[in-house]
Amino acid sequence: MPTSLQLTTQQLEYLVAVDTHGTWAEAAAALGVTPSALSQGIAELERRLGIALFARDGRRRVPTRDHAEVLRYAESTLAATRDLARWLASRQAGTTGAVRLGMIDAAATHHFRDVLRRHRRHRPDVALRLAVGPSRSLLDSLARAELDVVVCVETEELREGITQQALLDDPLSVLAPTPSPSGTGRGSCAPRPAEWGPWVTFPAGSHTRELIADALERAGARFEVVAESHQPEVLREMVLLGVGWTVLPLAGLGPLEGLDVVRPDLVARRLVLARRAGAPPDAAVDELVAALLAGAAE
Amino acid sequence: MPTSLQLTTQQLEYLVAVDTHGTWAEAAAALGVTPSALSQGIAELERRLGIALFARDGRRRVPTRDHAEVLRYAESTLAATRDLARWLASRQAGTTGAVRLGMIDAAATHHFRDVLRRHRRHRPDVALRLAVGPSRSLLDSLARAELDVVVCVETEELREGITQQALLDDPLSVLAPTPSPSGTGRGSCAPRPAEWGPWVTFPAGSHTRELIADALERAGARFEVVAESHQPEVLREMVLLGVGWTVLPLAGLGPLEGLDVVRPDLVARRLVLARRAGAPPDAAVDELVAALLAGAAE
DNA sequence: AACGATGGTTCAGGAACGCTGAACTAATCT
DNA sequence: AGATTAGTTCAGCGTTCCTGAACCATCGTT
Repeated sequence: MPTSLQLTTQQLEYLVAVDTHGTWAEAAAALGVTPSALSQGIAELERRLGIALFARDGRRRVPTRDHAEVLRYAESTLAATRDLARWLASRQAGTTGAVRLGMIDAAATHHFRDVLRRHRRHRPDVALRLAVGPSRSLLDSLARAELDVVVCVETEELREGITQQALLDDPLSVLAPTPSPSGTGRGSCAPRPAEWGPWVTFPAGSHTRELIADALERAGARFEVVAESHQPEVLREMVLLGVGWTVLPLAGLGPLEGLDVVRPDLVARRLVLARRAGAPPDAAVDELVAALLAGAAE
Repeated sequence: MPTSLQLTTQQLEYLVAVDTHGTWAEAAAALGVTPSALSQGIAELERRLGIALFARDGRRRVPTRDHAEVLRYAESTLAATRDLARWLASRQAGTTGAVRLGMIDAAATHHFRDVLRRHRRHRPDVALRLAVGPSRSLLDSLARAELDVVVCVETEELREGITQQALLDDPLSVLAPTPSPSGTGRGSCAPRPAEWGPWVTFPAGSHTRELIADALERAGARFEVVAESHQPEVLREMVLLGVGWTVLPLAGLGPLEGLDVVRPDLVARRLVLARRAGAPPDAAVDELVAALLAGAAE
């Protein structure tokens, strides 16, 4: 009972390229083929699947409802294929290969700084490529098989094909600018949550921001956001400038002068280690994972 | 950064065909293709991957070490492709489609007999295809996307891409042939475990057999097997014929005359509902799953 | 030892596929 | 209206993949 569905990685590549780039011409350029080839390729894919993936709207093509499911298939299959390609490359080179690690800011600059340094010294032959960014984009890259391991904030809804294991809990504290000595009228006692804010924090969509919004809500504070940045340092500077308050991990934040810790440990975010479930075995990756787990247990 | 690995479902199909059939000629026939095409196809695949998948040994080809990893990829990709093909078919037909359900013997004939009957009456439009067999082969079929849902014995090491949820616990009891009234010298009191056996039970490799072997070991009995069958009814008959003892679920076994329940509830096997993680959504399957879960809770 | 059967490969030739470049259509911008 | 942009269609050509036939090597048989 054969599949009777003849597909090519090429065609799947076309599909996701069209999806990720705003325009087909752009996608074609990214693939290194002419728009003609892309158009014909997608048409051929539609023919083989027996369904329309794109409808015509003016001179633009808009994905149909069916498109989503096929795209899901294409993306997961291509991720697996990239994994295989990577495994083949390392097999052929015979080297221990490279490890592509993704980390959120605090993990790279504080929690696992020493682990990385030690690991680098211990295994100078392993090319370690480190990508720092917000959890969501790291997990996207991981799913796309562009990264091998990711250290990020725990996510409630876990994704298809991604496994997580807990590393450590990272407590977040409420920080306000230190009130000027010759008072603003605000008393010397800590303000009640209802008087907290406004806030500078991570951009919408950030896992940590969701945690913070939730915790502030529960504490009885309003969550009005007046400025955003993915970088903790930038948030700190904004607080120092008096733009607003923030919620950050104290660990690795640097000197606290000019800052008032209004509520330590408002909430903790759990850092987890995420990997792709279907990935082929890789000794270099396993070793790094072991080092990270050991480092977290310290 | 394209995959730079141009593969075809066709080539993967070739690879698994070669793996599942004893000889390449046979595999080629199963694929509906000449041996020549298969040979060239595999050669082309090896060329694209850049590694040898098969070594020559006499006139036979034996898989290399690398072969296993590529096969894993091929099988999981093909499973996903079959899922997509199935989804496409149901989408095109517009019907609610068919549901392919796998069950172990006891689940089909006893625990979920009424659930299936009710579901069939309730949804006569859904073509329900039922496959009964041992857990392991059902899970294999499930992984190959030949089945949509499986009810089987819980397995400790869970497979890649398969999710399980508990349904119910099925207690197993030790059964012996009733001793003839004019005694064999054995006393009327229950024998000690050390005197149990020998056994007729499920074939080696069966999940339930492993459970039984383990439980008997712990109870202090020797586990000498003198006859095997996958069918509970056959095992019961063997006990009645005096071939040996067995361990079976009493539920749904029929009349117990001629049988001696030496130890009820020796151990329980947990029945679980297994599905493929990556499968596209299917309303007909979801409804059946709901019915099974509800039936288990009753 | 010789011979045939078996398992797999190689080598033409031909069909199908996929790409490029150019001509083309249609919506959008100015 | 005219230029521009987005995507398609078409002819032509190189590549891929299949069949059928010839071929090679190994294993069994008598």
